[in-house]
Amino acid sequence: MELVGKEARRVYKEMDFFSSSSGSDSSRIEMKRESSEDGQSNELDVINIGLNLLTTNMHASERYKVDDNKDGPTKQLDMDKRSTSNESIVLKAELDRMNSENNRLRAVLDQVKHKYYELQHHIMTVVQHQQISKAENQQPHKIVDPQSEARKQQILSPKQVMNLGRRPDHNADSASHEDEDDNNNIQHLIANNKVPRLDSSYGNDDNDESAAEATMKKARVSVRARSEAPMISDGCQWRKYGQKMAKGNPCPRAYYRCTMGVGCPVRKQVQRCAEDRSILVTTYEGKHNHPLPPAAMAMASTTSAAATMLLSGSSMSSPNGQITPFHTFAPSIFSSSSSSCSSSQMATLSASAPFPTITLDLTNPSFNGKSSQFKLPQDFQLFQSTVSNNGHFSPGALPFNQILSNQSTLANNNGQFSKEFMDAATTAITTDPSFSSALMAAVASIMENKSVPNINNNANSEMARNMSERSMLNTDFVER
DNA sequence: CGGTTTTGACCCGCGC
DNA sequence: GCGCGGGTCAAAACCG
Repeated sequence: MELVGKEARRVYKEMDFFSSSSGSDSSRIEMKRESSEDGQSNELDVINIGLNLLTTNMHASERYKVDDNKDGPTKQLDMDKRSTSNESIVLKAELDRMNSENNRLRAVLDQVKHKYYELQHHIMTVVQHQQISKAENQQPHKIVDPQSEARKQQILSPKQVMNLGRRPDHNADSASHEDEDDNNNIQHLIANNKVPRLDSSYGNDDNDESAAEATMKKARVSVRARSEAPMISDGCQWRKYGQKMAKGNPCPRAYYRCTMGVGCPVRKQVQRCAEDRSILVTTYEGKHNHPLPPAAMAMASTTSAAATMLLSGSSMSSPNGQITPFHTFAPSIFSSSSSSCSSSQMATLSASAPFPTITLDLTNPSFNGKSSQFKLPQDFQLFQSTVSNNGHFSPGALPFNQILSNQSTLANNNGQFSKEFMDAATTAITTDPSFSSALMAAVASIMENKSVPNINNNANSEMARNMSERSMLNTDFVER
């Protein structure tokens, strides 16, 4: 929608330039009023205004055509009368046509919007029901004592799950193997539906929503990014409420609370990586209970989607019921161990954190602005060719994905991106104050099996250059 | 003056 | 039960 709006605004600009000579100012004034009333002007209205302008301009050009007659004075008079009559008929017909076209477009837009929200709602419901039925199959009775019940049913407690694959005497030498073990164990657990629920109230149908929220609050999404600034800008407002020295890290950990909404439960921790202090680790927890500005949407959607994915192994399942290992469709996305400062990974599931944590690693060299290679689109391509037909995709509006999903209509016959697409993508990227957020939104969409149109390699590299130029990580940091 | 940051105290869960 | 570590609270300090 946003992209449509931007495109509409661009068309409007062009038409505005064109119409400046024909003197149709009313629509322009209307447009300006619209924009000043609300920063997020209605895209539909923008399109309508654009169409109105187009109509006006067509009328003007028709008038110029008629004025081209250069006959004698009397003949000219007759011609003028006749042409005026013809002109009004033509204009009326044209106006009717444009109006009906306008209405039709409006209806289509409404329909698309409606279907989008309907689908989004449906998916959320399906995901929730999947989680519920799965847990009910595993745990027919409500667990009174999670730890003892887990032992009885050989279902692992969260801590146990987190400790799986971790040797008691782990040391530096075994780190890489340990990573493999973690990964295998997590995948094994998910494949066997043994990833436990974290809240004891789970399974109570009356309390699904609160249970989901409580679960969501436990899940964490960690973002690793190279930055010299004290905090990455994610579009939200935060208030620091504490700072502690964490064990095993000389750098203090700062605790922030979201202050955009009253009583918003979202919190985040910011800490530098002990091994590489240029890496800033930001860990998000919770779900916003208030509307978010566009700049904050990407990060919020990402963390929410990643947390949902983390807590439901179901999103990774294929239609035949088998579990697709994460690395099958995004080999560079999933590996394990967030504790190591490996820069070769993009996203990890932590097996050592006290809470289930998914780590999005943006310190990968292929994400470095200096690199000529941009790995993500290839992952999209791989992902698309592997799992695009399994029917899973995540709800939520992610700007980066909007660009990608609109690509099909903006690419030429060779599958290459048109200038319009690149402009739109560039605009979207530059207007988003947190590019890392958009990037992570894309990552999250991969992890949620989002269907993404195929992307041409040339376009990939072009896009990569565009993105690289704009710095892979957001450098618009908050000064405190 | 109101909002934010700092920082020591406190709480709580977990392992021994 | 005790100690440890992570997380939070809240009073004081700071800042625009």
